[in-house]
Amino acid sequence: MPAYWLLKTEPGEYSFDQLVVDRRTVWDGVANNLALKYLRNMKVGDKAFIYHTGTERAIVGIAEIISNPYRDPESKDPKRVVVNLKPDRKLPYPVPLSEIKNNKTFKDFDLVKLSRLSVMPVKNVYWHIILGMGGL
DNA sequence: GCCAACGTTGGC
DNA sequence: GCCAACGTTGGC
Repeated sequence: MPAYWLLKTEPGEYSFDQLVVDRRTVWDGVANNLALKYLRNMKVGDKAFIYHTGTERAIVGIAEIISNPYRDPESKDPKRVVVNLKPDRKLPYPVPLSEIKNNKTFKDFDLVKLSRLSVMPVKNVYWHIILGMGGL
């Protein structure tokens, strides 16, 4: 069974739309230890929400993990790992952080509790509620 | 632009 | 190994 994740990105740096254009990308730049730990637990076939930080602050789309984690070839630090992604689909309606914060169902969601974490697991139940909120 | 919440660095 | 100082992230 695939696992579910959430990946944050500053859309001015790299957006979900850019992933759609690129067809696939290497998700690099993760330095935080907890985020790296989660990255190392990803497997081919897992799904991830793409969340835009900055002024957007919304979950905008779904990506699929298409490689297992591997050492970042661009980094000298052996702890750094990356995965390859491809776009799955865009959410018909982006799900804003404000809606997630306003819903107490999500009170234990890392997106709310650990605002600086850039890679996090998403519980099965959260995943499906967010899909519904996003129009899927 | 501010600042809370973290993470990192470096002196001791 | 502690912790003060500093840097960064990201929401507001």
